[in-house]
Amino acid sequence: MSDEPSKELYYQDLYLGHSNQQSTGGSAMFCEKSFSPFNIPGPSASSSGFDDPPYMSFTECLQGGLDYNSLATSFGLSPSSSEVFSSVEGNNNNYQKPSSEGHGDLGGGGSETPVTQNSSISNSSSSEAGAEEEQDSGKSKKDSDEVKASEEGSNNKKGNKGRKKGKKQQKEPRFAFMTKSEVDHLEDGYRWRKYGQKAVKNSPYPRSYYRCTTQKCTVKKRVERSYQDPTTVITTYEGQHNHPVPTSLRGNAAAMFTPSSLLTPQHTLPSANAASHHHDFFLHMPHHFNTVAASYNNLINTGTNNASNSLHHQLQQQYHNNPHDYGLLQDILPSMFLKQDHS
DNA sequence: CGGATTTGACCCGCGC
DNA sequence: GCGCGGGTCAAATCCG
Repeated sequence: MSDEPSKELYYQDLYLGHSNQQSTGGSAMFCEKSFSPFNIPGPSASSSGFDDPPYMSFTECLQGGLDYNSLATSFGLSPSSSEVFSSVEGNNNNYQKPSSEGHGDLGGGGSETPVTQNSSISNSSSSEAGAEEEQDSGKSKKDSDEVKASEEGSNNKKGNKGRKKGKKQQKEPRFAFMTKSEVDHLEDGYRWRKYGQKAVKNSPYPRSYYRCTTQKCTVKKRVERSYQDPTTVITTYEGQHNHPVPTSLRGNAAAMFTPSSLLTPQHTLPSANAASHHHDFFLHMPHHFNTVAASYNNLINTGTNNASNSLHHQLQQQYHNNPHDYGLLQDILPSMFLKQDHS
């Protein structure tokens, strides 16, 4: 059963939903641009006012905001294709709340979700109130904490963790996806600091909480392993990066897609597992989706305009034995490069 | 020694 | 009101 996992493209089922507690009714969509990594025709989850927006990369989504519904749709998740649950504020008819967990429960999707090759993106654009407020609240949470502490004298050792009282936090848009991976924390191009870990109810696997280490960046991410399918890792991003992707990070997953590595694959990559197998890396792409996008951003930023061609070429070669995978990859990559053409 | 991780305590929202 | 579970904090610890 566990043999040749490399044959699968590791998207899993996906659900889209909002974890917001209350809809303010305001349709202050988080982003003005809709994410269109692929050109997917068909029913769009976001039939709202987004027409022909510029393409944006996955990372941009995280950075600059995006219409998560569009994103989901763009991922090839037609509502009919298994586990797509999408909802918009005040329109959650499609949103099936995953049994108990607020996000990414494998069981979600209604009874025995067969693990197929479907993308797995969970979107909870619980934003509404707007990202800015949120980002502030993230920070002000602590600020108010300190203020409060200083005001009240902060006697309790930990008692004054001044969380926002009576105020709903957690308004950041969320974006979750499931991937098959042996490692919990997937390199995605950003640097994260773990700030907590909790046991997950009904699951032997803990959930880890990470925060982007970049100053003033309030993006968080949760990583947990599905208890139903221990090979599946559920990653949930919350918030948007307000900074560029760190180019050279330790594991330098990002570097894997830098022009140099793309153009000269024979130059070995420092990264251990992925480096040894480009094939593996690409197959694990969903794991590194952020990385791909991040690196793609690097391509753009560095102005390497023919990197895309090279990449396509390489991919074709890499995947000529595996048309299916390549096809899926094509779905992912090309439109990312469209933007490059654009600029 | 500085930064990252671990881990127990605390806060908060929610359901009963 | 209470208990539970999720999320966060921060001191302690680990590690390069």
